[in-house]
Amino acid sequence: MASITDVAKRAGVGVSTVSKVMNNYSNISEATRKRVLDAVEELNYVPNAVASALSSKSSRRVALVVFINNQRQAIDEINMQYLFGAVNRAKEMKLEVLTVFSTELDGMSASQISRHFASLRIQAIILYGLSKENEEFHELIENDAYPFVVVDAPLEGPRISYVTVDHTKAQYDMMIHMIDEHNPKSVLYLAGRRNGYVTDLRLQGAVDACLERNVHLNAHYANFSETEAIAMTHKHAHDSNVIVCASDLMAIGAVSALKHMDIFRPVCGYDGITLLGYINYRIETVKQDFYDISVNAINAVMSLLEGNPGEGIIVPHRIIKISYEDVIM
Amino acid sequence: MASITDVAKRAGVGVSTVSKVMNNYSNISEATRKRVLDAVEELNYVPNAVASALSSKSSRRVALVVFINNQRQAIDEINMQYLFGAVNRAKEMKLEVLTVFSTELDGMSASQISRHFASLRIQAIILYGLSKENEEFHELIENDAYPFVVVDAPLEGPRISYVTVDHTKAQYDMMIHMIDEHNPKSVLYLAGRRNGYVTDLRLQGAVDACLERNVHLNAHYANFSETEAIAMTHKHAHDSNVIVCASDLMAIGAVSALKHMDIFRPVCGYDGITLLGYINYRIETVKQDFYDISVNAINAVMSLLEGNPGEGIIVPHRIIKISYEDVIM
DNA sequence: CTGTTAGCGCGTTCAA
DNA sequence: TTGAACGCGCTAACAG
Repeated sequence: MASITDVAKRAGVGVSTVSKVMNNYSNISEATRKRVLDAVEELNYVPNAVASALSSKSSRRVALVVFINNQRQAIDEINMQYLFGAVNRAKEMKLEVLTVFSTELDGMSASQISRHFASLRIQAIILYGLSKENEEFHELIENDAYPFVVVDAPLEGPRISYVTVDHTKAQYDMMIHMIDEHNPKSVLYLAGRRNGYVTDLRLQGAVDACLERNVHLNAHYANFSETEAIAMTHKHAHDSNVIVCASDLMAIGAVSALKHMDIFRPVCGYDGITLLGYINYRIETVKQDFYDISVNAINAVMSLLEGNPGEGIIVPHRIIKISYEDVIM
Repeated sequence: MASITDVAKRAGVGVSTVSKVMNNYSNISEATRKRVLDAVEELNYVPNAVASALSSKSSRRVALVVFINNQRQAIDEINMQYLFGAVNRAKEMKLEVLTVFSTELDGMSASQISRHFASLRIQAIILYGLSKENEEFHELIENDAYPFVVVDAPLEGPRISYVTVDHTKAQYDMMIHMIDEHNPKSVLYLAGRRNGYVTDLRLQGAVDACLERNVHLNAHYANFSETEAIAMTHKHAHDSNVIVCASDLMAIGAVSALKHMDIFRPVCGYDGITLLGYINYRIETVKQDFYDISVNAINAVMSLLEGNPGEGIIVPHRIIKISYEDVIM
């Protein structure tokens, strides 16, 4: 395995010249540049990223922390799309990505986590699905331990950016759409987890819309859980004309309950996951582009790494219907 | 950020002594060991993994290459479980894991891929979903470019291990089960991709069982595609008493077609994905534990890294029924 | 525009 | 049982 020294010798130049060529420094004559490149070619040289990281003190490594609260999240398409988007974009940006599931970090204190990442020479951290209750990471954020990019939580600061869809607007749009289409007297809203970032934002959108259209809103937390959505639906669907859910999984639960109750109610979800196409029920949803969100998260990391201040990035959403025909393509 | 030198000074010893303590060398007196550990504690020292990798020439980094042939695979739970298992086990083994989706590598030659990983100082590669057609990786395997662990392809050698369920046996078991339960004259078997590793193995199991029970086997490739499974079912279901599929997705397609045709046939799948619980059809499947498979893949990597010869690891499977009630828990 | 040199933090001889 | 010194491969002054 050829090293930079070998290339330097072969090209008859100094190592720093080779380094400059490899890193696209401008002040290199075309002549020597070519000689170096030739030597690189002949020796099949490839820079040692590890050595580079050590020397430059810039590892270009970023951790993707995926919060998993239940087995279900360990299999879902949302996190997969997050990973896919981040990995692909990171490759383009020549960043190295370390995938971390929150379960690995269970039981560690903030400082242990910090040291863990320090040991790995992580330069920035992206948080997917951070909840308000996670004290360790909030402590790290407080301490400005790393540059952070948070997905779906409006945390902003000098070294912290966020990327999210406008959940309030999205839920508002969805709710208005349902109200205008079905003209309900009362709508059952199944919210997420009490005091959760996106839960609150979406709930706000639901409230706004119902206030504006003057329809009664019956809102309950169902913890993003299919099971709880089933229970809530059994309990409240009779008194509601429409069911609006803060996640597709809850919507699926609601539909399941409705079928069991043998009554019909218009239902809508939130997220736009493939699974929605399988349940054989007319249902619309807020489509989030998780891949794109993650691409933006990587972009935000790059920006932070370049010394720019944190910013908030809003990714567009759409209201769509997912059908089986779409899904099987 | 304290370095090994700081610790050495603080403890009043040489750096190499610190190094030895950190790496659990035996020839260190308890006294100095303790002094070092105290210094480590006081300074909050954490070893620099990057420097360690450079110095020792052992990065402990392994690449997880996930082959993606269609958008669908980029969202599915199988790959997510693979990643989850690998990441968790790698953490325990103090390995660092680099997630790579095959799409990133598209268009690269074998040597480019090799150099890419060389640059990243990857020491071993795990392949998920390798197909026989992938020339680049087969070339790398031929050239013994890296230690490899292949999931679901029976490739074995001095520096290549595999881990898989016994697909032939599993499909055989499933087929026998269906035959004995439903007593079909003729069974429709929807196989995967022509000339694929697992496709051939499973097909063999199906053939063996039908031969043994003396039932007619009508086998067709459906490319692991829901759409093609639908087409095949429309075409052949009328002439068959039972439909056995080499994947759950194809089984779901078959069920969808059957509903559309308004006829009933016993159907079984293969994989054991959650989605199966949503289709409201009595259906059994071969359950693979993808998480466990991946854990074993990491174990196999460790073994290879320690210089042991490649080996084949068989992970157990089960025949189960996935119901909605199981899924929503 | 180019080459020399001094680290980066750690593992690893090899003397002591 | 310990520590000084060298080197891993590269980047970043600095000098020319």
